Amino acid sequence: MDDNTITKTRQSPASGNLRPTLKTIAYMTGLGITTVSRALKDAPDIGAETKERVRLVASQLGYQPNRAGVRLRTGKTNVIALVLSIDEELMGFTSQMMFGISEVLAGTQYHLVLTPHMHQKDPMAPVRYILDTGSADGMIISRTAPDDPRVALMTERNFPFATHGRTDMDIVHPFHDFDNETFAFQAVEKLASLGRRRITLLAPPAKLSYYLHTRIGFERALATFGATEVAMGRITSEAPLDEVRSQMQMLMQSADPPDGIISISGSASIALVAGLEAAGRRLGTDVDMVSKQSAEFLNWVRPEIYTVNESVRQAGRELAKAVIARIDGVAPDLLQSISEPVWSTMAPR
Amino acid sequence: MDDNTITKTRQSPASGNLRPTLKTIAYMTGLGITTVSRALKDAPDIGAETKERVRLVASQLGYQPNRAGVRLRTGKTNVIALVLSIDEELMGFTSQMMFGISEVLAGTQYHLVLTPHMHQKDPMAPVRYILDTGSADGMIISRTAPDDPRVALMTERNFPFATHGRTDMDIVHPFHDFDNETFAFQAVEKLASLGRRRITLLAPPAKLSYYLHTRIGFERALATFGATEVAMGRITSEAPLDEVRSQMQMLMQSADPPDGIISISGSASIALVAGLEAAGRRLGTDVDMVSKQSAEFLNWVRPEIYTVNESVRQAGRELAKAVIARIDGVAPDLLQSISEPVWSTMAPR
DNA sequence: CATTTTTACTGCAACGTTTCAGTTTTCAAG
DNA sequence: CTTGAAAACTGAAACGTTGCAGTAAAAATG
Repeated sequence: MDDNTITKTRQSPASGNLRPTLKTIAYMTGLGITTVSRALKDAPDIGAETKERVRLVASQLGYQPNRAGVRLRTGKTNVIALVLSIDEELMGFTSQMMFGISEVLAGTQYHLVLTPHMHQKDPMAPVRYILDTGSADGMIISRTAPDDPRVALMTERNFPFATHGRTDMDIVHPFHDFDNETFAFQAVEKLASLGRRRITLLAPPAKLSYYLHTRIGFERALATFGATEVAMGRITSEAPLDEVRSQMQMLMQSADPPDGIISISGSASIALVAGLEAAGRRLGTDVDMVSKQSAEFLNWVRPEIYTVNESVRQAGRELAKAVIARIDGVAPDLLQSISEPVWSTMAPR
Repeated sequence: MDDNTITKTRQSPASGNLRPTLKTIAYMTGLGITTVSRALKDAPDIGAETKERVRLVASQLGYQPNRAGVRLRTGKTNVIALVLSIDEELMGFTSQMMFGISEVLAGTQYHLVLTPHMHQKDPMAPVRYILDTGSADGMIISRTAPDDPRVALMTERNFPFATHGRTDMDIVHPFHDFDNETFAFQAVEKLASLGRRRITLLAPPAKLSYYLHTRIGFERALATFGATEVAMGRITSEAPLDEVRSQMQMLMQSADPPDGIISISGSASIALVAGLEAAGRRLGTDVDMVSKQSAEFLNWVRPEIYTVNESVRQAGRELAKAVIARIDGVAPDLLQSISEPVWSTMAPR
């Protein structure tokens, strides 16, 4: 019927301004599709001259492999999933981490897919989804718990991942963490050096790993510097800011108020200051405060808050590098890193 | 050679715990792959009983269409791309927007892919990439300019998108914007009501659309309330915070300092306060301040800053709904929305 | 010069989906 | 009882890629 007698693969690809495919290059070079594919991968059984020619044509056409084709054929998605709790700390924490990840992925073939979820709901759901649908080659998770079922599941399924924060499990896995133990220790040390001995700590939610590290550093420092803890009460660093404020106010108005405050969260610190001012106390006079922050804005708040910066952006970079390395088969124990606290130099007054 | 005589499509799918495909369902129901495909799409030429059976088996197996298969065949990516400048405002702005978008996408088949770029570099690059590689079905862009080449390009290529911020072009396109004109007007009004008449404005970068709206509202209000502008100088709301601080300090120490300050950015406001305090002035006494913010933290800063909340999360929701509607063919003029300023009630002291 | 080996290239099939162009069966109409 | 049409289902082909199992020509070996 059809008077076209040339073989299928040598047919001229559809005209128009469609994306070039291997077929296009094959047609233009007079080679087979397979040859082109292998030439672009620098396979050993393709002639040097041919490779050169193929590469030239490919770059002229601006050829880029069709992701769906590759994915369907090989199962490789070229996607890294970032699983986030939708209630993640607001003050730029999440976006900084994203940008850090993006910086690294920009130099690779990987795209970044965001998979947020409510953290009241089952935090396993997005992980299961990604595993079951194979929709990513690797995953980055945050809000790691000491015994984290997500880590167990991904390890069991041999799925590459990296966690923001350590676990307390027997599983060796890639992570990046901030040294909250040292932060807490140094925070107490700082307050002690200012003559403060009655210290309260606004700690993370107890179920998260970094709660433990924070507490350990805090308690070790209390012992070291002969300070005592003034209990913060039921509030964590993730409580609504008005609860943080009123709790702080109550604490300062109690019979036995602290003279030193440590905050693990920059945004909560704002509310803590509001609370102590509401109780008629002043920073630098009645009480001093040390806070961790992931943006720089506390540096501009007066009276002075002593701050330590956690570079979440750097964390993002490390995590991205770790997952990619893991995908490439690097052993998990080589992909663990901890960043040390960096004290801010005060902004000029 | 092969003694297997049943037809190809009726072969038992590979064993093991692989994902079910149409083939799996076809095998289990004894139907053809085509029938299963059409049954799941509720096509008119499939019997009601058959559809029921297919749906049952599919849900039993937890069948989910393979995205790569669909994408390769139909060209539909089921991806929405969020194009961000890597220097986007830090204070939670970006993550809030993402979460808003995610909320909407969670109820759909769409995944969210993040495509950040340096904004010093060609902001067209990521847009071109997405258009050329067809890596998304729709796009959301921010930092819209009055004459934005990205909008022109996407419109020309008939690619669905929504912008955060309006343009000043002849092109009708989906957008969501905050009413910065009304904000600026009301900010002056508020300051005027406090007896302030010498007002300075920390405005957005001049190349962005919302600079214009802000200026228009500001100038209209100056005329209405008989106030005058004290020029802020070369600083914009995106300047490094220490430059914002020192510029504010200079301004307050000049011969002719303002008694009212309007800030378009929450994070810059912190630095503005630091600057005016460095100059020995106090908020509420020498000067009053109105600021827009996209997180709630300014509510906790003392002395009091009058604040307007821009819900970036809501913006994200609107934008996501708009792109999806656009993909579904809804006319662009029906997909434009503007949100009005909401003044914060002061947090209790 | 006949044989083997190496080099360079190649079709075909498959990944999972949807579209096209049927085919078979059932049923109503004449 | 034939014809036609409607209803229900179907295989083949294609999207772009890669792995497999080749083949043909050139070079090395005896």
